[in-house]
Amino acid sequence: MKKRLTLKLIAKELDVSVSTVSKALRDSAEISEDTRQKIKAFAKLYNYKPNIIALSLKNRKTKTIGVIIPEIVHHFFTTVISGIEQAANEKGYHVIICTSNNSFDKEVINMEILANGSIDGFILSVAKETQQKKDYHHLTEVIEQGMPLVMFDRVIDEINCDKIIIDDFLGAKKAIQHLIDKKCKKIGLITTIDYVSVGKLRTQGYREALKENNIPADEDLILKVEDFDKSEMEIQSFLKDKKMDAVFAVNEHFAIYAIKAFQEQGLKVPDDVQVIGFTDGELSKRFIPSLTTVNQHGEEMGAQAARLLIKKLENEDAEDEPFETIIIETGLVERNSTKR
Amino acid sequence: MKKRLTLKLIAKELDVSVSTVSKALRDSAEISEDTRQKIKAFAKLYNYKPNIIALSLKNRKTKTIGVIIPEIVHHFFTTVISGIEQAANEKGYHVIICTSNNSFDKEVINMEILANGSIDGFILSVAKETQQKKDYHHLTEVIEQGMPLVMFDRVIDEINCDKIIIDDFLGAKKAIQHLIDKKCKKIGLITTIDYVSVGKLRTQGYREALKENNIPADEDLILKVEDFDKSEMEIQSFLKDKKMDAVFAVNEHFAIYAIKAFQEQGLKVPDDVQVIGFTDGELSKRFIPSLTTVNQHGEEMGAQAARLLIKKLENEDAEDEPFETIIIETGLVERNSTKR
DNA sequence: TTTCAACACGAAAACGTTTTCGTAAGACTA
DNA sequence: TAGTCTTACGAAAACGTTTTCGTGTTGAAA
Repeated sequence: MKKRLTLKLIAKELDVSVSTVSKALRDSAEISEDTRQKIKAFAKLYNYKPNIIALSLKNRKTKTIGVIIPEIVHHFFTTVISGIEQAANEKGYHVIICTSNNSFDKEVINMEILANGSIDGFILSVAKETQQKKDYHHLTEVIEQGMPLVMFDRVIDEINCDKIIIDDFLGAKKAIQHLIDKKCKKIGLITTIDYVSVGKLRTQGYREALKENNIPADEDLILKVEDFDKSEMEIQSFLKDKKMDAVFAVNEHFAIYAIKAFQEQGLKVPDDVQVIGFTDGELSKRFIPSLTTVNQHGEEMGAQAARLLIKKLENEDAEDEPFETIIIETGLVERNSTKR
Repeated sequence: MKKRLTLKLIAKELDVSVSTVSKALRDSAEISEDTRQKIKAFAKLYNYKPNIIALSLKNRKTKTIGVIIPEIVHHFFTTVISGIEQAANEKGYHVIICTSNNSFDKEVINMEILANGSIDGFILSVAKETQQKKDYHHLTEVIEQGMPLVMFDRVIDEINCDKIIIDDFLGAKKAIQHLIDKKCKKIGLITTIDYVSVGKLRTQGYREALKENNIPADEDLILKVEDFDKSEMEIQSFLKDKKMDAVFAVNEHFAIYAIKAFQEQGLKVPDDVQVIGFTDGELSKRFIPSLTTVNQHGEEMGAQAARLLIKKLENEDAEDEPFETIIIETGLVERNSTKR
């Protein structure tokens, strides 16, 4: 490894002091025009760049954001990261990403490592295991230490910090309203049984939309999938002889299995029956027919998270300000599984 | 921000010198058992963690790997990252990820920032724009500076560094051989026209497999898609009245459009015609029928890249060692678009 | 009693910056 | 001529570590 150019080397080479070099490069008025020119020319010629680590140590800030997500091979999370990166870069920050692999231990370790000076603040979506364990000591520790923390998507109510979430309830409601606007009368729901915050809220949105339109909810049209691995079978048999004109599914996969089942019955999507999914991924875009979905706006979520965090980081008085919870509105992406 | 515990604070508190504290915590024999115990107990009680930035400055290594990829919302790249992270963490490294968004400028800027002390070495897949521009000054600069660089997937032949690539030629050949083993006689190819390194090599693999099996290549069975946006149409009309019993497509999307076209002709996949794609993504897994594909083994690619880089970082003599190019073998993932 | 290890610890330098403060030289004022 | 102000720069501290080297105190050997 060749040694990098430092202030000290420049100083020696030009026979001035380190302080002079530093000041010259930062255009201090203390330095005469002559010397300043000379030093700057030299620095430019040999492509001097200040050492970021030294600056971080000196300034006690790293201009780096730590992001911890449950998994990276996952469309939604990558869109969030993408948003974080853009917003962070705009403000001159960069981003360290760690995955917890949905493991509590790895989440704790990653946070500890990053908290030891590598970053100025956290953006986090907690691991499933953490949700189950309900052990949040690593989160409270970081907060007590005074390091800002923004949680997104999978947030924890008990933890007092800034949060960015989407409105699952409203998202589902909008989807159903859209179907109703398309003259659908019998709208099915395919949801999950245990995904509390997700399935439950989305189901509530479904019911609310029906209610507002004076359509009685028909429990026969609601399927709560018990076993994810057998979801295709469950959906297939559920959809048999049900005579619905639309289905809302709480994720991409259920939506696709529904379409498949309809097609096997000889029904055409969207002509005979329309389908809307939740979570807008690659699958929704490319499936044939492509899927109308509720978009979670991951990028915006990430961008907002980053901006909120940076606001806290750069605003000295921010410590006293109350924590915010920003709700990102969902959007409906119309594609070919619903009528135009 | 509360201030973190430092050696200096411990020293003051316990009325010893900073050096004593440091040595005690590192179990130096210079320190008496008594003081050592006392210091360690204190440190543990107040949860002392050494400041990583200070260590980085002192040791002039950060134990951090910089990764630059063209896009993060992309299944293949996320699998690579996943592999990098795992391998890196095993060796006590962590990972900073930046995306170039396929922009030359952003690639250059990101590299410059990271090279200024934040990281010990690079793992990189270049932006499309960089490939077009053929401007590699940022790569050579980093290398000259003595910072190790490992390129993966989209590598640049002219740059002299370690590389990890997959064997597109062999991957395609294996796919075709698989179809031939399944008694296919008339195998179509859907490829791209301009993707040099990718489409070309895979096409060569196709031809080679046919040749080895003494099947004459029929140019009528080869489609070079001209316009990605109109690929569905092109594929549809190409497949009309072609009477093939199998198709190999150089990516997921072409494969899916092919299946769709066959189905519209009333043909069944895989009973009447079998299909294999390249690049194993979410789409391949979830499409109905699920797609048999050539797997690029992104995780292994990432893991190998990380291991290779770390080897260079930790081996002092490594500078003299010649650069390696590791070829990751592709695998065939059998699913429902081919016969069992 | 002197000499000399061994022991246990502290001072200081180093990593690469920035910034505060001090000061020599010259210019200006009275 | 003496005093004061600029100007232009350097010394040193600081960020938090690690490590080398120096040194005062023991205890034991001579």
